[in-house]
Amino acid sequence: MNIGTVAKSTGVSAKTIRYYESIGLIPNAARAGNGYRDYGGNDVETLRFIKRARALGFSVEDVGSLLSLWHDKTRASGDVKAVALKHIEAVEERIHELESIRDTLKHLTQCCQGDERPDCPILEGLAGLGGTVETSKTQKKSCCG
Amino acid sequence: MNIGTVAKSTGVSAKTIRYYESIGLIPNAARAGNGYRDYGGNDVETLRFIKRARALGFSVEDVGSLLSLWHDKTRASGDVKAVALKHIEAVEERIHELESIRDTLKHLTQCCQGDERPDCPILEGLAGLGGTVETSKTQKKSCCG
DNA sequence: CTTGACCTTCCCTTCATGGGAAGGTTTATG
DNA sequence: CATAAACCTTCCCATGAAGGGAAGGTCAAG
Repeated sequence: MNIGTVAKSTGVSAKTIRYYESIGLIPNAARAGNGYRDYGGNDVETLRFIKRARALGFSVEDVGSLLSLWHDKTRASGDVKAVALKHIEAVEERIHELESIRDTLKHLTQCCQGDERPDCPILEGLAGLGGTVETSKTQKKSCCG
Repeated sequence: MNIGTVAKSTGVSAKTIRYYESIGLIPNAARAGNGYRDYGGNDVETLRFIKRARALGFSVEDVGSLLSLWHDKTRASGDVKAVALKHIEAVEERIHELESIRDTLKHLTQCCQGDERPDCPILEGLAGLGGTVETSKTQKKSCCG
């Protein structure tokens, strides 16, 4: 199978497949007589695995660990679970950060008339006047009360 | 004021201040006789504005727009609000993505014993067996029922 | 035999910084 | 006064995870 075929059947672009090979995430592909990379069914499975793990937000480095565990038939499932749990923690932390940002932004925009006049609590908030824009651990003061 | 002083009083590193200057986000700094950048109070205010906007997740490009509006005393507050609302939308979309990822990960990890045995629903899920790892718009099938 | 669709390697771009080298300046100390 | 530490300058390189595109080789169809 040529790289383009694999790209189509895995959803991983040819460019990205070559990139994964270059950083050692996947082994060097076999080569056909013409120098083209030549893939088999296992390669497609591996790339689908990678694709799913990346879609779940695992870093390429973590995907490497997961791939090793996947190939290691004597692995302990606890090792896999540890990687996943750590990632869940990171995802949840990021969610909280974004929620805090969203709340602050919503507060500022609700205070803003949004008309043709120049008075703008959003800019005032960013400039540090009449309230705080801190996104965590700090109480938000009213900017329009 | 030297760049180091400004860095300390704004929380923006000297490196980053120079970067902002190089991309035109802030104007070229005045120079003292020795060639050092020389800053005044307005520069500190501007950098604090930038710092707050970045903390709210605005891209540097958006921060540029916000700075222009901030300096434009005849701006319409609606223009500012539009930038903010668009950003809120992006933030909310990202939150939903991450929540979906988190839910899928939690589901997989709850199915995994996490002991010394090799059987692992997490890896099976990533490999595409017995369930789906899709993170949106697709129903999740049970992987351990 | 030519056209177009592949494939190859190679280098540049993104985004928002950080690291560190090589060299000039200023300040504090012995 | 000499020297060392702590600044500052510009310059290029690295990050993560790819994408863009050039220059050139290969292959299948018409």
